Amino acid sequence: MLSLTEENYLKAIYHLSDGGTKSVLTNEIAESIQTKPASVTDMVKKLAVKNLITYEKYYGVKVTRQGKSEALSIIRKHRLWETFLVEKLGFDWGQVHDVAEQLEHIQSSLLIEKLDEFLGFPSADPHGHPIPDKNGKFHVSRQIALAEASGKKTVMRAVRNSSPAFLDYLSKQGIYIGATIKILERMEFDGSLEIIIDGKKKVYISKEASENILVTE
Amino acid sequence: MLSLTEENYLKAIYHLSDGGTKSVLTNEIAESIQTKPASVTDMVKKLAVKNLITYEKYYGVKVTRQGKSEALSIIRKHRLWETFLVEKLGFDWGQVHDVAEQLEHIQSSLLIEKLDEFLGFPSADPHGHPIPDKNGKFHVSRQIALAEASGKKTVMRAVRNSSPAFLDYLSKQGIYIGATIKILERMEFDGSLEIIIDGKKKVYISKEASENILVTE
DNA sequence: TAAAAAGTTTAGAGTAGTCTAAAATAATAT
DNA sequence: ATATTATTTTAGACTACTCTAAACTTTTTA
Ligand SMILES: [Mn+2]
Ligand SMILES: [Mn+2]
Ligand SMILES: [Mn+2]
Ligand SMILES: [Mn+2]
Repeated sequence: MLSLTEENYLKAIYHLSDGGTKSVLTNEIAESIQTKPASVTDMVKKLAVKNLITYEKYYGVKVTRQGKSEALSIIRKHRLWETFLVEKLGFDWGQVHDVAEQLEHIQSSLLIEKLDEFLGFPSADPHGHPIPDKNGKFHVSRQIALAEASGKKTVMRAVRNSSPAFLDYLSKQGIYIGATIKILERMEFDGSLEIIIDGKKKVYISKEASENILVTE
Repeated sequence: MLSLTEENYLKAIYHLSDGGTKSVLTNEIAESIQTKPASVTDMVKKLAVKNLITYEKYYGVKVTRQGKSEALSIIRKHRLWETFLVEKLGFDWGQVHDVAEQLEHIQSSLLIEKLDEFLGFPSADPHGHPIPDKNGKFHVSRQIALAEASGKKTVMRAVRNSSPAFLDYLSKQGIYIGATIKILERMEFDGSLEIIIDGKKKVYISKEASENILVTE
């Protein structure tokens, strides 16, 4: 069984590795986990002994099959809890992450199975991020950034950045997961967009915002 | 803010002190928390510095007003989570304690307020144990052990012992919280009882069982 | 291709919590 | 009252995790 700290390192490494594809450097981990490189080196050795990652001195780490499976189980818990907080307890989508950071470490497979069922086996969390199933598989529809979308009607599916500030901004603009978004005009000057939400509300959003909104066409 | 370990010690001390009335000895704490007396001595000093208990060398500890309030907040969380697990997720009443031991340490007052509301502000957990309100107050009806009850009709309110084994035994006998229990006969020989549940089901229970069933008359 | 810069690891130390063994104190029995 | 026993505390050590500072390796620059 992994300690809370080991779980946090492994999850961070998994995310930085883009789902286990890229290898990850010591400083990136330190940065992402708010700790010092020296501490990372220590922990990385521990995780390597447990076969969750492979570690090559000075060249970073790679997530193993076993590590991927453990990481996905933590991510699954995190996203199920976020869904619970929003759907059942009425939290705002910008309030849930920090609480889920704690809840994801509760150890009880029965709890997670029952929670999943209670929530109706959701396939995405409140930010549109996919929830892996019990076996670590997720089925995701092809999503693209609104910035790359054509002028066709699209549906908002997820956020790429889930900072409270951005989520608040979206809420204020009336943009939410499931909303229909059509691009009316793309400004050549700065890449900002004029869009229409649900065929009703016209708003202007910056290029940066449009890069963090994921849609399906 | 208290560490998880500090919270566990404080809660154990509070329970051993009968709600802050009696003073508690080092060995009792060690026993209850499954640790060694030497470790208890260390921790007890830390809690005393934080004004949660008073500590007199060789004579044990007493819970302070502040300690009582902290302990009640942990107990409140524990019992709300147990209620959630049974009422919403369909856990069995004997399965919830260990998971609640973990959940009680999640730090978020918003979460607890929302959970309380989601559950409909319950006044007792699945074992009939009272849930203190936000201010640490509980309103309890006068309960007595079934062993001390007269032949009048009583209502099952709580268990005194909540070990999975006892809870399982009760479930098998058809005894549950809210059930009507009437004593038909008390055996002089061993103090065992013949009772009738909800006016329908006759069962025999031992004296020991009857001492762990709390009822109101 | 050698020097400088950037990144990483090692060494040594600190905190929180735990333990064993020995010393100290309190309670009990003669 | 004194000796024995039970309880508690202290001393010293160990694990998990963290840090700073110094040493080392890799990458970049000139
Ligand atoms: Mn999150
Ligand atoms: Mn976490
Ligand atoms: Mn419990
Ligand atoms: Mn606990």
